[in-house]
Amino acid sequence: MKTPYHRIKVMLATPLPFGDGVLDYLSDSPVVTGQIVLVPLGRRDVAGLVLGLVEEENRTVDVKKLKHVKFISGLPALDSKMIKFIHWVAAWTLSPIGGVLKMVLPLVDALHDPAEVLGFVTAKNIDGAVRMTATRKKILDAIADMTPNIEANMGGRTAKALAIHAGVNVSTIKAMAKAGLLETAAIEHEAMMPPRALPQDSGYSFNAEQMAAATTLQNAVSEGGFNSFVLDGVTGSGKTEVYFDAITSALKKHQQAVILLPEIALSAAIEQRFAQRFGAPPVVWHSGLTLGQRVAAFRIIAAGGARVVIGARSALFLPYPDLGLIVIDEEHEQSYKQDDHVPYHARDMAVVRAKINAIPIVLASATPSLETEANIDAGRYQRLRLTARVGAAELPAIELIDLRRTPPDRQHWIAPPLVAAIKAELAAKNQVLLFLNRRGYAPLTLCRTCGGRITCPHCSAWLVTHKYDAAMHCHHCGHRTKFPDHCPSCEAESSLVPCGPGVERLADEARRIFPDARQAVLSSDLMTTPKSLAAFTDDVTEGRVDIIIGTQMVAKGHHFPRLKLVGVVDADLGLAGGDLRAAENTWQMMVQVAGRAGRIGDKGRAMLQTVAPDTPVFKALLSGDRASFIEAEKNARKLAEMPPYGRLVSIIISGRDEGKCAESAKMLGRNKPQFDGVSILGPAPAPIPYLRGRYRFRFLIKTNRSVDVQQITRDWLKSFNFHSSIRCQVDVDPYYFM
DNA sequence: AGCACGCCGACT
DNA sequence: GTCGGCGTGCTC
Repeated sequence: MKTPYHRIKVMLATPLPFGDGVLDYLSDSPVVTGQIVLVPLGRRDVAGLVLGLVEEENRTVDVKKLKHVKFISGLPALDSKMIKFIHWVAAWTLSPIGGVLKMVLPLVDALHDPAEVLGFVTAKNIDGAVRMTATRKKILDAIADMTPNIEANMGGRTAKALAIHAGVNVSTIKAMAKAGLLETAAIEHEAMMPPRALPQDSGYSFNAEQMAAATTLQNAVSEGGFNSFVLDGVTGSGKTEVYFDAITSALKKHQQAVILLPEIALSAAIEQRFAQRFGAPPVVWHSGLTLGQRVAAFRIIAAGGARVVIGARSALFLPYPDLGLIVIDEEHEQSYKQDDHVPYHARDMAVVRAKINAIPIVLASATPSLETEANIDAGRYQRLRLTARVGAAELPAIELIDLRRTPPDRQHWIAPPLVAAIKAELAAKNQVLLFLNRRGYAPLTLCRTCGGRITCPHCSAWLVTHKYDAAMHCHHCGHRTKFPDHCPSCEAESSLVPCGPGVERLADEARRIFPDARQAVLSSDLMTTPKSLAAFTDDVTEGRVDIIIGTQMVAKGHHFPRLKLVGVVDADLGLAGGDLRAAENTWQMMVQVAGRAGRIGDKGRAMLQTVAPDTPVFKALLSGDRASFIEAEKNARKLAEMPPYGRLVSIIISGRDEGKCAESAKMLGRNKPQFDGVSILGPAPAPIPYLRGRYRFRFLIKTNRSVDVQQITRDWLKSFNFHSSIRCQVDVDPYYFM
């Protein structure tokens, strides 16, 4: 008799470096394409996606080797659009498809059946003699209130939820259960779903521009179909309220919407605004969630119970069953491009997902990226402009401080004109922000005796001195050591001199110059929990702080109504290093940080300290002429055939043995493909030649836009067999030149 | 990629 | 005497 099983193809959610990421399994019941299953691989279980039956001619693997899939419940199958998206991203990023699927199904734990959670319901048979108090009555009312199907007496609620709803103590519930008034019941899925966000029209009175933008977006969402919009509006122009209107339209269609944010730190503020508007908090997705929270969020999202998700870039890949709208807030942020296992740009991949799903996408920014500007020029994106600041606050006036003409004293970094301006603002009881995009106390530490610099043992990088934990940190690999009392190379005692400023040192200086001012420092080292961040924000908004000192963390999303003056301590910082996007990023960062000042009432000031005030980006900031600046940048990139007018792929060959690694890189270099419109630089030591204990060599493939750079890269690397100790990382459209 | 097995160096 | 470094081999 024939064995009643099906032989099926399953795509695994793990980046298998062999084959095409698809393995054969057995199933004893029929399966559906797109179905999510759990499969054994070696001695672990991984998530998998059913692709279909294995055809007769492809049954190459001995059936005795095949293992059985494990079925899971409560998660709908992925649709063909999602599968297409997964394939597309893998092909674009030149990554194993399993790595992409892992971003869609990031938690094996979430695929196991959730443990049954017991809650409470009113007991069916209540002994008439049981004492009924006002408190106990409140609980019974709460149950009636919170249970949709009270007649069926189904779907228990947790003791905690009931206690909160009824405004009584949890112990009351326990006592009631003991007395026989309540009994336990399994909590159903629906009851574990978050409260639903309801479509809600804006309570705001929009100006004509906002109204026009909101209407355009609402129509686009209602009608469906792919469409990309750029919501181009200055800080405080009401972008959020406008795209909330678009979300309303998605909710009306019973579709989901996802909002991506560049920083988790931003989410608290927007969550709050969202809850105010829609009457329910959004489901959030970011790396700060605990495992339990992630599992819960994932199941809710995959089951379609999350109407709106606010998340970090990784939220883009979650399996929303019926996505109706994608919003990318702060579209220009570089952090959307990061190297996880799969290096991808969330904004660009989001546009692809929108295209495949045939839904609109909104890219919001006060300073759209050059890539986005180029897409607007090419007619691919439609710009919606918001020019007026809500509440009539004006953008701050930008001034430059020439550090060559009015330098600060030795070992000081706040120049006299800025000191004077700060003094004036403090005297007027206004808040001041000092911005320095550099964590720690000092970026470099020298030995006075031997002249050596203290470097990381695992990287070619200086160790950054941090005072808050009296340690030296490597900002590349996370290596940490206690601040040494003698020089690690020459053993000289008390010979180490910290050089240059970080925010911590800047805070010291400010404390010395303005001893009476109350200060608060914001950097990712000091502000590690949402709670501490909230405390910081409260202190600032309620006026318990005079001087705010911070890294880029302060530049993002915060609203400081009392802030009048922003001082940028080192505006040149982002321009060093010859990055392709250096000028553009400096523009964005300066506009963003300057925008923190003067948000209500009268105009604020922003003072930028620089040694090169004649640099085009500073001249443009001074005159506020964004259009000319963008035009000049575009022309420079066009001339150099650099992105967005050319294409780049970076290939990094790394290994623990420098010689072997160099040899591998050289071998690869000997087989460089040669085509028209393609130039390949390298192998050369990578910008960080030694990182996390590995030596690194880099190739840079530069092509014009008409060339299929993925094809060329794939073909080149395909023929090459690297030794297992050598790693080869491919980055399509690199942003960080590490 | 994980994860195990397997073989050589410095410590509870 | 063990813990632990990473080389190498396999996963339907």
